[in-house]
Amino acid sequence: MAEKKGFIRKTKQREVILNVLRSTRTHPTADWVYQEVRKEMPNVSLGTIYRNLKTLTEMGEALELSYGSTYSRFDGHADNHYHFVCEECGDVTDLELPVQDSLENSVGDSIGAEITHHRLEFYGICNHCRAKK
Amino acid sequence: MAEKKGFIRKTKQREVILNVLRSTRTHPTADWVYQEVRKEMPNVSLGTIYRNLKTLTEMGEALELSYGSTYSRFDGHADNHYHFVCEECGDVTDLELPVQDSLENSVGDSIGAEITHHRLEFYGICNHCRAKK
DNA sequence: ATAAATGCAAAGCATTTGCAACCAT
DNA sequence: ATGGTTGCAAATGCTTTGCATTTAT
Repeated sequence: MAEKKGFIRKTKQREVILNVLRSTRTHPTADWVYQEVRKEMPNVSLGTIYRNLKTLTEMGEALELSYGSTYSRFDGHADNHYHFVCEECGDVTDLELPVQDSLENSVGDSIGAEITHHRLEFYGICNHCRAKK
Repeated sequence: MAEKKGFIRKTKQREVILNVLRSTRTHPTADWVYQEVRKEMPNVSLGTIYRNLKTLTEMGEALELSYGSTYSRFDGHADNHYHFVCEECGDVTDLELPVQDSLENSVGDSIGAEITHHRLEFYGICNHCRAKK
């Protein structure tokens, strides 16, 4: 069940987690973040990582990306942008493609819903994996 | 590890599963499919559902949709189309928006990758959930 | 003071798998 | 015959949670 909190406190842990998230352009898993944060705070627990990743996502400071049924990846750069996902190695790359916010209006109008954001992802084989074959 | 199969056999189970998937425009979970298939084949196992859902996805007969870190949803209509996801109730709706395949070429060219497909999803609050508030 | 946040460890739970029996080709 | 497929159940493994303790405000 979702806890209801009246306010959110600043904590060293969340700060470090956000810094770690922002320090990379890869799209790390919770465990990768955990390993990184541990270098600076050897006692953090995985639970804290998950709780803060969730909080940061709700705060709009991070994005949770889900592909397939394994684990989630997180993105500390929350300004909308599109991704390319390699179906071979699972790598996620940011794309330069301009974001088309106008799409949100037309979709919102057509189904009468309030659109908060959209995601566009491309799937395929990255050139690194193609070279291996 | 992925099993390597020389060929794929036709089975009654897979046929029923695909029919169930195609019978709806909702985007069911593996468990929903399981319950439906059971009505016709009381002895199917959940494992078979999962294995076939995976096989069908690999065959290009179905799509696996992942939102958040809970469970996957499946779509038996594999021709590309876009979705609207309600962040309140989790409902997934098909959109009429025309599919822009041309995007794939420009992305493919810019990052030198081979694009197989793309996905575009809009998130927000559906009007059903908005009315409730 | 007071409630949010943490660490630890124990669940939770969707999905995967090993295996013997079974069945499509 | 051959090896893909199934049902069953046990095992995986990512993520969530309960609880006593710490800590931000």
